Order: sequence, then C-alpha cells, then structure tokens
Amino acid sequence: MADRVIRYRQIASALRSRIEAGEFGAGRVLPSEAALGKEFEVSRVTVRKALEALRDEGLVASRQGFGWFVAVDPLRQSLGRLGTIEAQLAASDRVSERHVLGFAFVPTPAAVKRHLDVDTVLEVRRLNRADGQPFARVTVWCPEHLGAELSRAEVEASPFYELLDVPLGGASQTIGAQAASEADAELFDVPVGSPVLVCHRTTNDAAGQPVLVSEHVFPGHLTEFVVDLPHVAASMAPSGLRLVDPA
Amino acid sequence: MADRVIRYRQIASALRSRIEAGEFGAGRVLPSEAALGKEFEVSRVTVRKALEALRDEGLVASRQGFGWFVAVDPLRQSLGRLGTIEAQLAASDRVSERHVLGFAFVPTPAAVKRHLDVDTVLEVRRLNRADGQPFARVTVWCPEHLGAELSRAEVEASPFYELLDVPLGGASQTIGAQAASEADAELFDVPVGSPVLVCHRTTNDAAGQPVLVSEHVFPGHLTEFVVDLPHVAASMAPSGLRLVDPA
DNA sequence: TCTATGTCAAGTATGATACAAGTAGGTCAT
DNA sequence: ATGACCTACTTGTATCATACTTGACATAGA
Repeated sequence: MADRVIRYRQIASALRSRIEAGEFGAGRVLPSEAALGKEFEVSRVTVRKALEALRDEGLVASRQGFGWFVAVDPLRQSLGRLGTIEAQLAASDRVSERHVLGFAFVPTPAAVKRHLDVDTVLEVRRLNRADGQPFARVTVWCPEHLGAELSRAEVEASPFYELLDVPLGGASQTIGAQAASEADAELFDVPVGSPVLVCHRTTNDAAGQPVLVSEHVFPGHLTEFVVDLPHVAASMAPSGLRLVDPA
Repeated sequence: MADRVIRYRQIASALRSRIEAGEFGAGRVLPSEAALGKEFEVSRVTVRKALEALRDEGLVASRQGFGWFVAVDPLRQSLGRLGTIEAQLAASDRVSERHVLGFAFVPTPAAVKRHLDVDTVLEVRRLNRADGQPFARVTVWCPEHLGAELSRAEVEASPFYELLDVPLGGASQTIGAQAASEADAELFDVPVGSPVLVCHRTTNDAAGQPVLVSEHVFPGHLTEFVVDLPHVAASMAPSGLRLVDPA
C-alpha cells in the first residue's frame, strides 16, 4: 500500500531546508503564497498550511499585505549581530529572575546629575539571577516625573524600558574592569577585589535628551562582551577603547 | 528561485555600502532624491523610504531645502561610533610607543588553533605605552605564510594591519574582566590580581576566513570601552553581554 | 481530513502628482 | 558693500491610483 503523503508537510519540510540553507537571507522576503503554490504545483491553501506550520516553529513570520519573511531579531542585525543575554538564557534553558533590592526616590547623586539635570530621581537597584546564580547588579536612575507612576512590583516584573512612556533613542555606555566592592563581592559570592565588569550607560529619548542613567556590574568570571565588527579599524587596539582620565 | 525583493530595502542597502565605502565624504551631500530616483529607476517615494531607513540607522540626516548628507564618519558609525585609542592619544598630546617583547615562530597554541588551522604561527608580543606608562599588552598570532615576510623592526614601527598584504574584512572580539597575572602585574606596575580588561579577537580577511588571532590586555584602572548605540535594545542589559561557559 | 478553487477584505509597496516650506545663489536697486 | 528680491532646487507632506500580498471564509471533491 502506498504511504499517504501529506503534501503540506512535505512542502513545509522543503521550505525549512531552504530557509536553513540561507536561501532567503535574513530579513528577506519569501516568494508569495501564490508563487510558491505555482512552484510546488499546489493550491494557495496548502502552501499556507505549510507556512503556518513553519510559523508555529518560529522560523518564519508574516505581515498582511507584505508577505512571509524569515524571522530574525532585527535588533541583533543593527547592533552588529549582538546577542542579548535574555536570548542566551532562554536558549540555554536557564531560569532568569529579577530581584528588586531597592526602590526609592533620592536626591540625585552627583555622578548622575552630570547627565540628568533634576534634583530628585527614582533609584531602582536590582539583582539578576540565572539559575539562582547572581550574574548582574543593575542600578537605574530615572527622573522623578518619569518614575512617579512606577511601582515596585512593576519594576520587578518587567524590563525597565517597557514601563516608560517615553520613546527611546540611542544610548552611550562605557565598559570597564574594576575590583569588586565588599557589597558586590557578597552579592556575587566572590572574594573582595575580584575583577568585575562595570558598565555605565546613559539612555536618551528620541530627541537625544538623556532620560535614564544606569550602572551594571557583572562578575568577571561569569560574563564577557561579544562584539562583531563588520569592518576592521585601522588600529590594532580594539575599537572603542580609551584611556580613563586619571582624575 | 529568485526571492522577492523589496526595492527600497535593496536601494537602502546599496546606498549603505556606498556610504560606508566613503563615496560620499562625511558631511558632504548626497545626490538629491530626484537624482537617486533616476539613477535607480524608481520613484522619489521609494528613494525616500530607503533614505528614511538609513536615517533610522543614524547613517544619514537631512535638512529641508538642503538635502541629505552623511551623518558622521561612516566607518566609525558602522562600528558604533567608536574612537580609536591612537586618535585619543594624538588628540591629547601624549606620546605613544610600541615595544616588541617577543617575535618568534612557534607551534600553534591550542586556543589559537581553534581559529587558525595551521601548525606554525608567528607570535608577536608587544607592549604599548602612553607617555611612558604601559597601558596595553598585545599578542598577535598570524599564520606562518603571512608572517614570513615580516621583520621585527617592521612590527615595532608600524601597526600590524598595515604590514599584512591581505585585504581584511570584519572581526569578532570578546571583552572580559580578569585578574592580572604575575607577569602582567609587573608589566603594568599594579598588584597581582588587579582587574584587567582582556580582549580576544579574531580578524578575518575579505572572504571571512580568519587570518589573525590576538589577545589584548589592559589595566582596568587606566582603560575603558566606550560604545555608542544608535538604537536602544529591548533589554536593560548592555548589548553583547553574554555569560561565560563555566567550563 | 486533506486538498482545490474561488471570493472578499485589509494591508503594503510603488508610482504619479501636487503643493508647502526651507536653502542657496544670483540679480538689482540703493 | 548691502539689503531686498527673485529664481531654481531641495526636502516634507499629502493626495490618489494600481498592483500585489496575506487573512479569512465558503464550497466542493477525493
């Protein structure tokens, strides 16, 4: 007896190989349902079922009136194919948690005031864990008028960026190596003085005005930055390195 | 099969390459929308969509009645507007020196062999100083056949990239924080175990094949990385951070 | 249940055109 | 030389039209 062939599964499989082979570049658009139907000599409905199966796998996505396209994280593209730590955590089946250490309106610290010209800021201190292991301590300062509507529970549940009612633009950050303070050493369960990666970031709104200042501390033995550079700089030193003003 | 092409994306891509190739110098004006439309044989609307996409990337900007112009130095832009350390040194009137610590053909170290599949490599170890103060130790490994024509004197006098007779493409690097080894502590005149920034980089040729592997070590109290992100990531964590495999 | 065919609605890309508004450069009277 | 004015060209914005796409559904055959 001949095996019953489910055509749309066959087509889904064929498309899957072609997508994974990179035949349709990242972000590029697949042929239309009609064109695919013609190529495989099946109806549009069948092509659709195949594509919808691939969508369930997260391989492709569609927009009405536009077409089907290979699903990629567009952000990675524009940042030089950088992965976010959340994606890595999700991919490796590790459990990610956020714990709020502090949530208070405070007089603007001097270091923050250089970027945010307000007198009072909301200071949120959080600890991030992966599988229970602390891997990041983050402090975010945001102007009082922006933080007024935020609650401690919201901050614990959602990324900060999603909570703000302000369209964000670019950001600028520095990455340095420092010795772990006593408090951080305890948080990360490492000896005092261990190397930690410290990032200072200012995030701007769409108009370029700073709206968020944050400090990120990562234990050096657990974390590193990855940067893909599309072009090579005319320098042997890694791009972006600069000497710290020894002030 | 030819996949579908969204024309304005194609045009944006074409313009991006031309801008990054420096065809339109920084600050110079691009051809008018009408002229570009004629060149690509599309309507002004389509050209506009392409240009607006590039504007979203921060690559170009426009003024009404004036025209479109390259927003910033395109090479740096594509790297995230990073400055090189040489430029900073030159700007601050500091004297930069290179000192070659080692120059030898050696059996390929295991860590290097993962990227360069050759048995023998040229290993060059250098110390960089700014105003006499050591601020970087760099080790470069390059395949024997590329390093055969290099002399110790050349390496001391010129940046590595200028000496190689190979067109270079992109690079990938990691940035991490580690504790200074005994040797590095002595070089940088810091206590053993002080935090240092460590970069591992593989540089590819134009075809994407790795041709150089290098390690860069910087004392943490003297150096930091600066990254300007044109867009903000949907994550509070700095882009590119990843957890180190605790192997 | 899978497939083929058809139909309609809604969304998108593109083109053609028009007009408002800003800029650069020239002309001309003073 | 200077200021007023005009002109040509630019981007910004808004129409309308067309062709093509997905989304959703109905109907029918195997």
